[in-house]
Amino acid sequence: MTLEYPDALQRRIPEATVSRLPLYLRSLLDFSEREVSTVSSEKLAAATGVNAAKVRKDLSYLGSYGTRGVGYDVEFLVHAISQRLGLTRDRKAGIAGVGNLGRALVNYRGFGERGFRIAACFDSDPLKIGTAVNDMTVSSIDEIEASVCAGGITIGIIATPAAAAQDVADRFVAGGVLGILNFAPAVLTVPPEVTLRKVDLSIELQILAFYVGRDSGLIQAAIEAAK
Amino acid sequence: MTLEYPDALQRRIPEATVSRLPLYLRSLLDFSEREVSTVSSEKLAAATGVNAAKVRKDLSYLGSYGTRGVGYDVEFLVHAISQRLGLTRDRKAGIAGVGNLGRALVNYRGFGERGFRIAACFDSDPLKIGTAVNDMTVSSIDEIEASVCAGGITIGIIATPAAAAQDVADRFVAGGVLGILNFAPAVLTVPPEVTLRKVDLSIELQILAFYVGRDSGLIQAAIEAAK
DNA sequence: CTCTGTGAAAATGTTCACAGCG
DNA sequence: CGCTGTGAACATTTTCACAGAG
Repeated sequence: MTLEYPDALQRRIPEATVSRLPLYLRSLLDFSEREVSTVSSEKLAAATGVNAAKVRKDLSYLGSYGTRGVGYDVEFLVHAISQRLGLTRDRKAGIAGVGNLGRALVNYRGFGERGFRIAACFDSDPLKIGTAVNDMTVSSIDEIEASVCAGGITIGIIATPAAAAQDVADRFVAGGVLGILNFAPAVLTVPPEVTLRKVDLSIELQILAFYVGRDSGLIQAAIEAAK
Repeated sequence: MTLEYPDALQRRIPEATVSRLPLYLRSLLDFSEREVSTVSSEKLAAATGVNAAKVRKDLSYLGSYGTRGVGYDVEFLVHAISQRLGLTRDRKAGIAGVGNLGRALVNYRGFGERGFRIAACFDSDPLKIGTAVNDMTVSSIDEIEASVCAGGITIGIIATPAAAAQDVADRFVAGGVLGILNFAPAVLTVPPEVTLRKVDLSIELQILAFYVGRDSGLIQAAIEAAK
């Protein structure tokens, strides 16, 4: 499925680890701002809500960058993680759909600050096209292909209703994006060379409902059993 | 860590399965709307982007509800999954922070339609307090405890800036919520009886960046190797 | 003596492959 | 026959526990 990486170049980082690196990065940036120069795996664990052994194993995939008896150098780690996540080069993203969610994403501090720049936004609503969002002019959905291609946009963000999502994805792909982040509650099909991730807000709430329901059931059961 | 569930009551459903149930549910609702009465694991797999063996194993945790040679009854499964996710009782949620993201969540079709009702919203900005969002009046953050308690709200959604998130969480907990869904980029502490889930928009983008970066590197390497 | 780095064990999750029901 | 349900094989992830560097 995946091509083999030339082994000398860099060790393969497990998926589970990759998904935690941004978490560590954020905490490390906090430490850095508070002028903390060194952290132990224990401290980083406390700050991120991950356990210490996992932190050490995760960081070990980046290389042996810690000092025994001391911990990790904050600045060094910030750099190493940013590097590995590919946040050092600055990436342009385009966003389709400037409803509430789209606007929330455009204004999201976290995006702009970490090597991402929202360089274009698109909508199908004639009333929105031509208006400004965060000092960007909203373009028509039809212009995605040309705009992505001409503007060197490598990432497409989809924040449209589900019905429009596949069309938008096809346009992003035609324009040549390398990755798509999909917020629409729809299953998309893209060619294998394009990386696709999805975030589904209502699914998260439903998962929460399961655990909430179960736990209150559990408590009921426990009360019952205690009688 | 977790209490043992009385075995007769219901089989324990693995976490990975729970996180896919809402996905199946959505597809099943689509089938239902299109008046499809029966689906095979293969069909459901295609519609959700999960593989068929996984679909069958997941559904088997709910019970043996399929018919061999035929498939699963759509309506029956919809009911069974809704039941297990605890979506049959109607739940009230409160939302703190009515910036762009908060408003996007309030208006999110997916929330209202599946047994959730956003029953209250809160903000700290005096300019927003008293205004209406989706025919709800925005209340002050200070009123969370009382409002949650009096209104029977069981779920708190946090869409505030990171700095306010822990305070809001404490208030939700004091008011008696059973679960919290956190969109703020902050690590929260809540008592163990409160279920906590988080969604971090910028982290998803960073994870995407990793795979995008790696794959374009891969392509480079492949070109190199082919020479 | 502290804290990393890591093998090895345990737990969790995924895929295979096929027996057997309808 | 077609398609579910599920043991058993395989893969990934987490946790443990400790040797050894500083």
